[in-house]
Amino acid sequence: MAGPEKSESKESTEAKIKEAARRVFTEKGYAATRTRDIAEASGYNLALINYYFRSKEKLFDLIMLEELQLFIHSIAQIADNRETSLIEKVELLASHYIEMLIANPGLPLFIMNEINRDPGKFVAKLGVDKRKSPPHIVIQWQAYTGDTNPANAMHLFINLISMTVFPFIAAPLLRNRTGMSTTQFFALMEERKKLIPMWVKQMIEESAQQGSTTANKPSRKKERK
Amino acid sequence: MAGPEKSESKESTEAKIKEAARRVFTEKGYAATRTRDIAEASGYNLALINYYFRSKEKLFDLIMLEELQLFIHSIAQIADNRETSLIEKVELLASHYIEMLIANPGLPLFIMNEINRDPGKFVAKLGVDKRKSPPHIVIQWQAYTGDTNPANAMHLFINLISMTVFPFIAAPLLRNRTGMSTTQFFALMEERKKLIPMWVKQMIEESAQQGSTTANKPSRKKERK
DNA sequence: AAAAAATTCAATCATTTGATTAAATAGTTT
DNA sequence: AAACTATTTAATCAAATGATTGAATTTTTT
Repeated sequence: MAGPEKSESKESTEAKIKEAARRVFTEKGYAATRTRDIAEASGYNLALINYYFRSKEKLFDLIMLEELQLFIHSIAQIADNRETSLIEKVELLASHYIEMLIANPGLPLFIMNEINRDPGKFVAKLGVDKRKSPPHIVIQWQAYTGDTNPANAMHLFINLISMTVFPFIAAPLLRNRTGMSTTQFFALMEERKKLIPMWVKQMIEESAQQGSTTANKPSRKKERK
Repeated sequence: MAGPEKSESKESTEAKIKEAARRVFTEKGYAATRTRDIAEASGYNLALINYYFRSKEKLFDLIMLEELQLFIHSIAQIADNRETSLIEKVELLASHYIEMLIANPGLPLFIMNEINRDPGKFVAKLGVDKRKSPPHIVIQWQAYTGDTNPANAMHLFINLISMTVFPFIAAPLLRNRTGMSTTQFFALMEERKKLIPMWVKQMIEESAQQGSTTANKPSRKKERK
């Protein structure tokens, strides 16, 4: 028997299977993952995954929920904090989120993919969020720029998340086209912790100037052609 | 254009199956797609897909190659054009690419996902591109900003693509969190055709000022706060 | 230590799924 | 029309895969 290494506590096996499942699921997605892959990755017998978790799908849902939490909550946490300023939020979002993504590079693609596979399912899981009010960061954003059109705050928020998350989704393609190594890629992402807040601040400044063009405003910015 | 039907010539069936396969594959991905799904979507018998294309994988590779071309080539085409200015490139990239993405909203997630599933495979398919030189847009970028560090041009290019493509990848999540309809989402993306070039220009200007502190700066640029 | 409960595994089942086959049908050529 | 080729289908196969079973082993309780 290929006994890996026991000597852990009694729930060790269950935890190990779950951890192995997390690795395999996040790497290959639900459909491409076979229960046998999980068994092999965990070092335990196939039947164990059905013994501890009732089925492949139950196990997946468990993991998906946790990963979703990690992906969504860490944004919402910061974006909704009433104690921090707008600029602080932007800086925290970029640095904390990139930190988390460097630790879990495959997370965004996994999440986007599985949400796309069955949107309704995880909508429900996420605390249905019958929109009370927009996140605090959007309120602050609108107040700061003086732009009453909510779509514009939305655009800027989308930009922040896009610039932060997308590189991790496109990493394989990006690395291929540029010949970048994984290490180089991570270094580039590290740089963005400081760069992204800078870019976003520029956008906010610019937006603040334009958002108030209907009113009186010192236009010290140049016209574009 | 994009004539999906060639009237009723003899290759009609083959074309229809391929088109159905494209729909199913791009929606569900390779692993989650059953050949029976394709048969059903095309309205033909299961055996036909093996009659016209040798196997599920052959059919997939065929489609994947075309989608890759659509996704990559349309960028490269514009980014490498020696006739257009830097600003023109940015404007063309945003508008043409968003246009294409509105017509194929599922494309980015599909591409990223399948590249991630087997990076080596499609790397090869893409014309191995033993990097002669960086795309023309990057050259222009560096020249304009006077920034000799190639990583910085890379950052800005990443930002451009991120802001353009990511919203389409995150659309299901975004629509869920904001309660946006598909129509509203597309309208928001339409807006970005003009907004993204504006934001990118701001970044370039800013970068030009910072990057040129050590060198003499050629042309016009704007003063900032 | 004996009994009971929890854990683990090899073997097996039932269904799904990619692929093939052999026959039927439609289309073309002679 | 007969002969021939291309297209299409129903039926079936073989492998893969999620799940179960019953026995063996280990751990806990008495």
